[in-house]
Amino acid sequence: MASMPELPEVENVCLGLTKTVVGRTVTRVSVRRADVVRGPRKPASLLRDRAIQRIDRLGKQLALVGGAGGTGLAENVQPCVCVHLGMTGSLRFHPTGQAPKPDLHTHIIWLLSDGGRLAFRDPRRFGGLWTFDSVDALHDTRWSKLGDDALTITPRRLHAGLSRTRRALKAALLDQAVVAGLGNIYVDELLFACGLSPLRPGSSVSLEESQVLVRRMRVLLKRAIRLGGSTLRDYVDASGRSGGFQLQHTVYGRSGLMCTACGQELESITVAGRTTVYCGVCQT
DNA sequence: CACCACCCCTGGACGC
DNA sequence: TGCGTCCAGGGGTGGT
Repeated sequence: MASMPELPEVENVCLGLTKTVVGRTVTRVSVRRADVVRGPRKPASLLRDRAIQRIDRLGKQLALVGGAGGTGLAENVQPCVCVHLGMTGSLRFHPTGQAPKPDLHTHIIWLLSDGGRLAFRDPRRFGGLWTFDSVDALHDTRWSKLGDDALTITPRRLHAGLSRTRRALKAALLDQAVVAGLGNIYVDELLFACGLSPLRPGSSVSLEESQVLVRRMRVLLKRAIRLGGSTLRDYVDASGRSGGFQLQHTVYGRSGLMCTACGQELESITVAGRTTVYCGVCQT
C-alpha cells in the first residue's frame, strides 16, 4: 500500500502548484537522477530560464508549461514537462529559505527566481518526467493515447470505450485509454457506488449504466478532491499536506469488513492483476 | 487491434 | 533486534 496518486490527488497537486510556482521563473535545474527524465535533453527542456506559465492536467498526469522564451522564431514555442507521479511520486513546492533536505529519492529540483524550489521526489521511481518542445508535441504524442479525463468524459464516450472490450469492467476502467484518471482506489469505490460487479464484461455495460457511472464518478472524484485526496502512506500535495478521503473509503482496503450498505462481509479478489474489494451482494 | 504476462522499484508487514 | 521473504501497484513494452 503506497500512495497511488489518482485524479483527485493529482488535481490537488495541480491546484497547489498553480498557487505557488506559476508565474515564477526557473533559474536553475538540478538533475540528481538523469534516468527519471525521458525526452529531448536540450537546455530549455526542463524549463531553465523559462517562466512557469501554467500547470495542465490530464488524468493522472501533469504538465508544467513554460513561457515562450527568447526572441528568435525557433524559440517562440512553449516547452513543457509532463510529470507522472506513478506510485510514490511527489511534486512539492518549498518556499524561500525552506530548501528540501538532501534526500536519496529527490531526483529533480527546480530553483525558482525568488529562491523557492520545486522538487520531484519518487522513491520507487514508477513515475518520471517527459520533456516536450511544445505543448502541441505533448498533446500529439503522449496525451493523445489517453482517453477523456474522468471529470469531463460523457456517458456516450465512456459507453463507446467500454462497449468495444470484453475485458472485466474493472480492467477497462483502469485502462487510461478508456478514461483517464482512475486507479485502483477510485475504481473500486466507483463500482461499489454504482452497484456494478468488477467482473462484468465491459461490453455488457449499457448506455444507462454508463450514465450512472459518469454521474457517480464526478460526485466521487469531486468529493475526494475537496477532502484533499486519499493518503495511504506517501501522498502529500504540493505543500506537503496529506489528504482526508481515505477515511471515507467504503470498499478499498476494507476486505473482510462489513459492507456499509448490507452488512455482508466484503470480498477480495484479483482482477487485471489488481487487488479488488467489492460486495458480492450489492454489486451485480 | 485486443489482450496479457512481465518487468520496473522500494519499503512496509510479517514470520522466525 | 535483525534478517529474509512476500507483496503492492501504474503503465511501458513486447509477445501472442
